[in-house]
Amino acid sequence: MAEEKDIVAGAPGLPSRGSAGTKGITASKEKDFSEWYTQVCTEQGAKLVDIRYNVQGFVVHRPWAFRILRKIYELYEKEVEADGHEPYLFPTVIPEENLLKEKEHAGFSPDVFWVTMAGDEKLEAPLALRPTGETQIYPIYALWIRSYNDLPLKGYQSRITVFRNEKTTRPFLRGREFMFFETHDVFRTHEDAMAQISRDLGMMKRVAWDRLALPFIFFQRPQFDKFKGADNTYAADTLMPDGKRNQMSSTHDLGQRFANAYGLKYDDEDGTEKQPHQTCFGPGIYRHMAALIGIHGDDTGLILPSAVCPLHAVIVPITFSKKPEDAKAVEEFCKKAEKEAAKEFAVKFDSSATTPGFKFNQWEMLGVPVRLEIGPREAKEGKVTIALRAPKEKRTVAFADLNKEIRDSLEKLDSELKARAEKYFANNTKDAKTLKELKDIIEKHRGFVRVPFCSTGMDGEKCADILKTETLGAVVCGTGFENPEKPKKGDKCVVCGKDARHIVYTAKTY
RNA sequence: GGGGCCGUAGUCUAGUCUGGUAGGACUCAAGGUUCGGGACCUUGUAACCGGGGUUCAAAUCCUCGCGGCCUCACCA
Repeated sequence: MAEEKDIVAGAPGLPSRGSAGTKGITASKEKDFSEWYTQVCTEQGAKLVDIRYNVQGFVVHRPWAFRILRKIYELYEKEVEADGHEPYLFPTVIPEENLLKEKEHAGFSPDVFWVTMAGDEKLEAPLALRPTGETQIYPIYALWIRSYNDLPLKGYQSRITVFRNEKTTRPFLRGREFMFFETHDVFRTHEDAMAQISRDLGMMKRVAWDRLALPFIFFQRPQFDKFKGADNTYAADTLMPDGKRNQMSSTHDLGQRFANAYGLKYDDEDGTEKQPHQTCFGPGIYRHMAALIGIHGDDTGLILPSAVCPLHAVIVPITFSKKPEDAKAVEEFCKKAEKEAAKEFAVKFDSSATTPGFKFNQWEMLGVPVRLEIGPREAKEGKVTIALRAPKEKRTVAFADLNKEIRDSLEKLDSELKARAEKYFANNTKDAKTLKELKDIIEKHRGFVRVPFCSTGMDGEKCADILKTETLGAVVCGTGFENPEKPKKGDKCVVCGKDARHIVYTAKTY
């Protein structure tokens, strides 16, 4: 945590006086999630983004949001590097021929932004602003890989990406430019590739669940809903408060399709030339942010887990102009507390010229876990009043115990967030045996609904389409990757009535 | 890509139907009084998204564009 506190020291650009909207958040998360989400993100709330930048789908990331996003990045960067991935930075543009080489599988070329001019001259061949990395990375990997000794080759990129001509845009959920993270791995065998996919799941567990308190299910997507360029797609899905699925990450078993298209091959130890197997893993940094905002937040604003909050604690002084001698003592004690807490935590002494009540609301809106209140009483008695964002509670502790108390408070907040999120997730995962039951649940509660289903192979697509039409939008998310639920004898597909081969999860989706 | 709503100061908004002086609140700035859960008073700064059209006259009507919200569809 030592480096974290340095990042925040000084903290230029942190919100100060009156920088949260004047009215605060007026929408109810429970009753009107869309409006609540918009308010939290913008001027009335935590000012995470400025959507007034005048290009659709491109937003300005303000300091509080950018600091959180950087921390999410850091968590994943540490994980993948510990897993043997090396960082790369590939160019911003991709030549048309690279992009189109695999278009029948990848199929995203209609969504990319094209550069056609340089100055006032037309380019000979258009350049695409990079959407995802496959088509730029694999041709280079093909040059780097000569023998089995070069494998596995594991790399990753953390960067902004630009693509998808989204008609509907929302901060952190749907944008034309967004925070991107992708690993691209090459292995000798399919077993090696599958082992990587399990490790990718492990990383999701350690970051999304352990650190961010975001529950998810790791699905194997149905064949009809996989990434077209992959043999199989696996994805971590969480549930937003409106009951819609938020896909937080995807991992693709790319098989040998891209190896084939881009000429990746290696000489194996037996001297024969072979085609490698590939995987890629993409935790959606933006989608994580949306999940943090939506799942943990309340009608007061954000609630951030300690792992990603730019500040662990804020110190609010309480002084009275009629007693200047007290004010001085309070300020000194605040500085002392700041110095002490800074040994272990990211802490800020908020000495700005507003009232304590304003600061309380301000920092709660921004989701800071711990607030230390220091007034004449505390200064006199050598104590600190410590208030927790969630569960909401306040108590006064001895200065000597300060850091231990903060540590305990952060732990308590993190486990509270996990308990809340887990409860919501469980309460909104239901079972249905018939299409009518499914429709009822989707209509009233949304969330995940488990149903018996005929097939997650291509032959199940027709039923999935009907299911989607009947439920006004629910999709088949797939089957659990770990311990998939098995249909009981006699379970029939909710759509066609044939014997169910799988229990699948369904949900409406972002 | 479809449908609906919308764009007035930094923010939220009145005014638009029925064309004629753009009004309020908050923020911000200054001064003063305050300060243990969004303090108050006084004064001040600050706006009709852009282009074209109709008209004596456009925030208001027409049109094109840009942007936003909701919703459906789409979706590595």
